[in-house]
Amino acid sequence: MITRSNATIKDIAKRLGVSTSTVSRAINGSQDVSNKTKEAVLELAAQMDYQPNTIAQSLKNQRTNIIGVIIPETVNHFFSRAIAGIQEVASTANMNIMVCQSNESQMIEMNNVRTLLNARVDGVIVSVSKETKEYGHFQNLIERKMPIIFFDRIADELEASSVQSDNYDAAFKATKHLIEVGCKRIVRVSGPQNLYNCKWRLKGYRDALESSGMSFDDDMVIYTHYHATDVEQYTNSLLDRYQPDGIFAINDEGAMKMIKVIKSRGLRVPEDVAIVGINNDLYGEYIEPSLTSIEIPAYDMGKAAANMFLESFQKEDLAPQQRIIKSKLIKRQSPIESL
Amino acid sequence: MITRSNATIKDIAKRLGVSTSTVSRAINGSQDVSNKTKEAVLELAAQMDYQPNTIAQSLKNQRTNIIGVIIPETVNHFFSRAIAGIQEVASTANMNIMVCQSNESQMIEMNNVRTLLNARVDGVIVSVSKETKEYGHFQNLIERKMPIIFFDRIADELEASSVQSDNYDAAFKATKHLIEVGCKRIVRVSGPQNLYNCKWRLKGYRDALESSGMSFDDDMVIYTHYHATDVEQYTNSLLDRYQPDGIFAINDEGAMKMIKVIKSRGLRVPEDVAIVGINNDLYGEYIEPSLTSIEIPAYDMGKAAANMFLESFQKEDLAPQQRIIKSKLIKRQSPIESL
DNA sequence: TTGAAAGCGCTAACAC
DNA sequence: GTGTTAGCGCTTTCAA
Repeated sequence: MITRSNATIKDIAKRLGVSTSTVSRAINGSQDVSNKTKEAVLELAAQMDYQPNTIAQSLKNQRTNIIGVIIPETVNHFFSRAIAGIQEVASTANMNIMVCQSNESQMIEMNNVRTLLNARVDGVIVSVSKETKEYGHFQNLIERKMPIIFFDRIADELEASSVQSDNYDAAFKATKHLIEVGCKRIVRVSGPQNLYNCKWRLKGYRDALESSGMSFDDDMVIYTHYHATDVEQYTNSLLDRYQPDGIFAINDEGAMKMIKVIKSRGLRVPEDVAIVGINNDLYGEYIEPSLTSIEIPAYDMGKAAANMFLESFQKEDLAPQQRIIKSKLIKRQSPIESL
Repeated sequence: MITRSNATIKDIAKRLGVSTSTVSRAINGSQDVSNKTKEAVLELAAQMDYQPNTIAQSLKNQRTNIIGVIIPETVNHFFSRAIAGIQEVASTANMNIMVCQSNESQMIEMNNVRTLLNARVDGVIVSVSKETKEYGHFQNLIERKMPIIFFDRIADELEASSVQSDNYDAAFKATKHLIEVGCKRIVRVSGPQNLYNCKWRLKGYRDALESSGMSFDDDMVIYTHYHATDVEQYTNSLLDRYQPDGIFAINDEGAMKMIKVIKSRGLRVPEDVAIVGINNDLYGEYIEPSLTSIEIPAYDMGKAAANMFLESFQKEDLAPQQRIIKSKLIKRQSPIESL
């Protein structure tokens, strides 16, 4: 074992000739300690650089002040920003967070739950993996009355609190933008329909078309995965088949890859084909043409989820709540805007 | 308090009519338990879904199996990849990580240390904040004999283990590349010289120039901050003053911003001005022209740091080690490569 | 206002 | 092989 000097309550008690309970009370600001002893304890504690052992406190109090967080991957701007938001709120409540990533795997996600349970976290904030089809591991947490908040990737069949972005509205607005800018043949590149977000975005796209007197054509929808490696292939194929003049891409990364392919075929962006992405990634601003995109408020979603957590942690048996955070269409690609 | 059923060793002991120590031994695979009782315990444990209380274990064993990690910011591809690497190695050793971010602030960093100390982590892996000038908080950890590993942003005045990338070599190679490609007037955009990385990269740049018979001119070096908001200003000013035909940018983000400014002045990239970035960010590949960049092996650096940690955690009083991970120059911008 | 004592869940030295 | 006991550092009830 490694030597590490750490003053304990006992050390202080001994040096002051009082009992450990008195020291504990003094440190925790209890009323029934004389001012004199309180001062003495506090002074010595400061002098000895006493730090309460949170492990011992956790064991005693049956609460760790740790919020477990499960996300698909840290290496993703959206999720890392969300974590920053969670962190921010957690720290104001003197809580820490413990982050696990599922790598988009249901099995790892199940292990994550186990890990957090073993660490005795006070509750969890989760964004569900893409691969997850079965929610037993989360149901288990709910049955244990452990506070659980879903964000962005929610488990819609469970009775639990959640924070989402306004997928439908955002998709509606993005599609409307393409229409306003003059696009007649708008392709949607969508993710799998078992994902809640994708489903609602598709609805938004569809309704935007129809509300503008354009007809929805399922052939104009490409169903793919998020981290598609086949962007080049499907871009070429959709260009060949549908001659779109507008594309509502799956996300910014997809959009940028598509732009590259489109340009390589001698088409101009956005004059010949206009594109809207999702996420408002850092670099959308710097590329040429700059990319119009939907900014999903990851940070605010993280904060909202953490606040919701805090609330349901304090009040027992609170009914599940749903919260929707508004996203924002960032219009760029100036050549088109000037139309 | 929230109801949460969790079987304990005591519950198992009671149901089996044995003592808790026997159960503990059985579960921990001790030799001196009869096979019969061992089996019985294990079976009941599984049936009751017994999970050891890690808090209690930590308190008893004086070790938490948690590695503290302090990084400047999670919302940064480099660091989030490094965390992934640390995580990967940690999990093979059944350890967890607890991540704090300093937001590039020395004060927050000092709080981070305190937080991790309070959480009784078994040691820390650190990438120092840019703002940190004073290393007392880390020195404190070293004095407590707590394993501490620095990576990327190291504290070179402390006697501690560290993992770095080959800053000097990478800068040398990058500059050489610009020279080989025909650049005669190469500007270096550098960070503050109190940062170890920046210092060595500048050396590499300098030596590359001089080894090619070109002279180093400090006027051709722009000293700036990382997240410079003044890229437009300094790019314009350096373009006016030095008419460079090559730029070794501070990082990819800076490079992309510069490209935008350069193009807006009617200059071509890379024909008129060639650029090399650092980091090999995701989008360097998609922009036009694609960006040549140095790929810093964040993931491997994280793994190396975690392995180093594990080693120094196991062997007490191990002498500090230094490890350098090779980076890689990713050549893109094909127009120039064909010169 | 203070102290004694029990206990959170676990491990380990010691005894049998 | 198994049980008893003590203790990790803290909080809290109860009694004084």
